[in-house]
Amino acid sequence: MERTEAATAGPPLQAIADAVRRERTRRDLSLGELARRAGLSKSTLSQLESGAGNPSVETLWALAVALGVPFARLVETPVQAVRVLRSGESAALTAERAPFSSALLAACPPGARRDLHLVTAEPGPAREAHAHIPGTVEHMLVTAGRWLAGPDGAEVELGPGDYACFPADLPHRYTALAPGSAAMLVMEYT
Amino acid sequence: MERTEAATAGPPLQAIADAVRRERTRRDLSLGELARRAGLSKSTLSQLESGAGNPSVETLWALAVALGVPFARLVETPVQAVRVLRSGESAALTAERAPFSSALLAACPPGARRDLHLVTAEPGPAREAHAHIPGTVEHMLVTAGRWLAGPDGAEVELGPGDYACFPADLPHRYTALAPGSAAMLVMEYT
DNA sequence: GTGTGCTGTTCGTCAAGTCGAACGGAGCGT
DNA sequence: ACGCTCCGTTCGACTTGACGAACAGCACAC
Repeated sequence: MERTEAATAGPPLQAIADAVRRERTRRDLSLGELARRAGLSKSTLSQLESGAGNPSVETLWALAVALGVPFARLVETPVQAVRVLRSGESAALTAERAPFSSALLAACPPGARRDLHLVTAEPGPAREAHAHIPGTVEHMLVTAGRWLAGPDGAEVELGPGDYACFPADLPHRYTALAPGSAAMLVMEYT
Repeated sequence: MERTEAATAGPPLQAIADAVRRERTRRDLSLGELARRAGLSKSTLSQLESGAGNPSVETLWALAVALGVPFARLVETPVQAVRVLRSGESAALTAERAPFSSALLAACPPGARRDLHLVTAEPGPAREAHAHIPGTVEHMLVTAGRWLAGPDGAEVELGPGDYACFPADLPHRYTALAPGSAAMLVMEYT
């Protein structure tokens, strides 16, 4: 998820624009009033909300303060679907001095916790997992066997070395497709 | 949390500066190299890391992409022996309804962050890692091959499915003992 | 009708962020 | 001593964001 966000081509200026306008209208504030409270000019805020421009940190911060929302909320990108990194694909991400390579799979979001689990399963009925609390994300790195895992309707098949992460605040499931299937499961919640 | 952040007087430019430099040095990247990857000039990055300036969203975003961290991490204010769990030992820890089992490897300590890395290596010289900042702990789950890893003088040999964690605020090293060795590395720091 | 108060937009001007180049310094092989 | 490469900083020039004012549109009162 983080990687997806970080790997996005450019900063979501339109998303920021929408977020600001959404938070503003939710509070029934006029553009001018918000600009006054944030100590900005109306023109600056107008351009920002129209999606044009590239605000500075100070400008965005002032808006976050005036709106009473955490800074990060203005730069959030919508949660998206399952992300899969096949075994071997990661080499393209980073390269260090041979014979070693390391790739950052997923940086820890601020305020999040990550519990490390080891799961094993034999072929049979899927393990049905309820929806966890909002914001929960699960990371799965397969060590052995084959798995079919993911949110209901968006399961992906994973083999040894494959990595996937997906939102866990929706119903999801795990199915072992081969005997002795094992995986590391990282439960991330905020 | 939100309130505290939002109520802060001004944008923590110095905190941003420190965060960028911290994430950069954590990756052993030079200022120029990071600037190149982010598509920025060295001067811009230099001023940013010195605390002077007020970067635009595009600039900070480019840095977040190049560093592989979520955008929000750049704008926030801010030890023990080796433990090994051999493949298969974990089943004894917890048992759920067959054919499924799950074991909590390591719960996330309060305030800690965990970054997920995927490391691969071929047999050859060991990767020497410097001592990280105090409190750093590394978790390693082998997915393929064989590894010799751990703090200097206390390395352990690990095979597929094996898990180990050890303090990383001391010099430590990783050596691949078999071709195509791979592992998930969880960097935990506070 | 005209006046007032608000909405959000689009101008020109100025300040500030960003860039490229040149700088001094450290490390290393010759 | 050199030459070379990389480090990170400082300089001037260019680009761009932020400001203030004037703008059109709308609603309501008189």
